[in-house]
Amino acid sequence: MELRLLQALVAVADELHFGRAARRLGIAQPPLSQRIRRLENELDVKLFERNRQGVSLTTAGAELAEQARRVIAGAEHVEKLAHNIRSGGAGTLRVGAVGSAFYQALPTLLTPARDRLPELRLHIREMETPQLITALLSAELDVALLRPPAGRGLRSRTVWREPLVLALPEGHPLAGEAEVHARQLGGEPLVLFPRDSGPGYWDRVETLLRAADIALEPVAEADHVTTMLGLVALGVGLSIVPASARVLRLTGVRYVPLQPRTELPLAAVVNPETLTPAVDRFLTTLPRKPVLPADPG
Amino acid sequence: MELRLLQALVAVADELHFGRAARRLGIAQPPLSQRIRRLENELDVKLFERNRQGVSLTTAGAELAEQARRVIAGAEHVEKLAHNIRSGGAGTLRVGAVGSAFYQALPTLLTPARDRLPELRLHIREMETPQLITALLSAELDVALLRPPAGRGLRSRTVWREPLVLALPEGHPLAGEAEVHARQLGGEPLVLFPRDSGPGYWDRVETLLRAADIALEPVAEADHVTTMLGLVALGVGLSIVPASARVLRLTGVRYVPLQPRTELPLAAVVNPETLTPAVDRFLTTLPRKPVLPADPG
DNA sequence: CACCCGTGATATCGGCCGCATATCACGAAA
DNA sequence: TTTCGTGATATGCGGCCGATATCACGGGTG
Repeated sequence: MELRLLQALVAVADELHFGRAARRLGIAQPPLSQRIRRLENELDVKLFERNRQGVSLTTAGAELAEQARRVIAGAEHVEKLAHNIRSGGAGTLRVGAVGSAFYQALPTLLTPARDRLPELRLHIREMETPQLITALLSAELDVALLRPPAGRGLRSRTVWREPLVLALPEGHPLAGEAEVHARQLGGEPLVLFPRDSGPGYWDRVETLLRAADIALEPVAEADHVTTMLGLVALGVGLSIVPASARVLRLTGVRYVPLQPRTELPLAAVVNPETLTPAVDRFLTTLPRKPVLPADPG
Repeated sequence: MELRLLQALVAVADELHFGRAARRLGIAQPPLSQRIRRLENELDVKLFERNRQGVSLTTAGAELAEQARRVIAGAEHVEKLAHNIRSGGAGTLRVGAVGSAFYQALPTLLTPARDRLPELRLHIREMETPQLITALLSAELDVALLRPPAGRGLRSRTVWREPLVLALPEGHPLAGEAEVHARQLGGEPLVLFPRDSGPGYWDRVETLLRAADIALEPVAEADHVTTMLGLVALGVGLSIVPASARVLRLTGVRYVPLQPRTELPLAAVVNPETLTPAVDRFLTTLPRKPVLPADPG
């Protein structure tokens, strides 16, 4: 089955005149007659009635022309789709993000992309920071959302920021405070995110605690915010988490602002070596200045 | 855009191996490489990553292969559709029928066709008997349902039969009778269907009335059963209609069986000159013996 | 009634495209 | 280092499809 034959069918069906149809197809009339004949032979169906003064469709021809239109439209859609993929409006964008971005940042940040690039499919995967960077470098991901720094030749832009807050069990003496200073954490058992899994987070927590002369000796480490908060609820220890974790309203866990205020940014990171138009257009949908979400109360 | 190029895309996307894909397409490997290259040039999109030991799809390639599959399936559907049209299972069948067939016969008779030939589109038109015959002869219709005889080289089969009944206004002296003999109609004003529009009906009514020595001098003629019954309801006269008209429960109209019992058949008529497989298969869905429907009560 | 114009079909030839054969370049595995 | 297998490249040939020229036919027109 050749597409040109179907185009011939549609052209003649539209014009009901071999000469005009041929002109529309940019060919001479005899080859058009041949195309129709070939199609009729191939399908073993008479498509047109060529009688006294005029061409008319047989019912079979009308039926098949209808379907042929759909096929041709599909083929044209391939070309349009290719153009859109080339210009970044369509296709698939593989986005990776750290777990803590899933609670509030991702839904917020991706909404404009879904609105403005509706044909762009977004594949979202959760990964830890080192894996994100590896995947970016090997072109398995197009964009990563992680806690900076990303480093090593990757291009990065901060799109979100939020303070670190203290998560502590309901019955804890500090749970009633309006805010807690890092100095007050001396001697408290801490549940933290492992350095290897989240260096950006770790560095900021380290800076915060060192300034208050607190040693970084977590009593437990967990590689998901939910797990950390679960341990907090069990009374294993206190934890320091990004403020957006508060949308997880776990029973038995209280959140208290932490002094000195320390912000944990989230950056959109791309590999300049593998930039595609789709990535570019996606990046334009992200905020130019980092967003500081309102407190969930 | 050529279909062969899309087939090449799909084959390589499936096999991820140029040699196997080429074998599947029945061509050698070099021309397949050329097809892919041509497609990549035409769409200006890189479809495959040919690297160390192996071929892999780019995201664009995966996206486009998906759409290409749809286009190819559509093209194959054209061939299947042509085959079905050829064998009569698909396509459009143009059916014409007299008005009085629409109340009960048509819905009943067409149901098996809809069930057994779901891909066959049925175009139903109401026409009067002479127009039906003309349309059959000029191949504007495939099948006609009319009150025989059809005559003149057309092939006809009775598929439905029903008695003629008397329709009369509610207050009429005969309205209460269990049945009325034609002889009782002497002097009654009659509303009949015009001879030119329905010769089959007319002939049977004529036979019925002549046997009872009643003159055929209708006080009014109407070319739709509904109009005739409307005139009956207004008291213009009595009418003789096929029993299936009783499903039209017009206020002010009573129906009474008529003696001597006279049946009005309905025949499926086709033009042997323009027989198509679709017509044949449609005819097989009609009853072999004429159906006599149960009284609607 | 003869002519002529317009229709689509047919005949013939030429160009070109796309296939097959042969070969190459490269990388991995032995 | 050799060898195998991959996909890419080079080249020549065959076939197909298109343009040109022409035909057959029918209807309108002087």
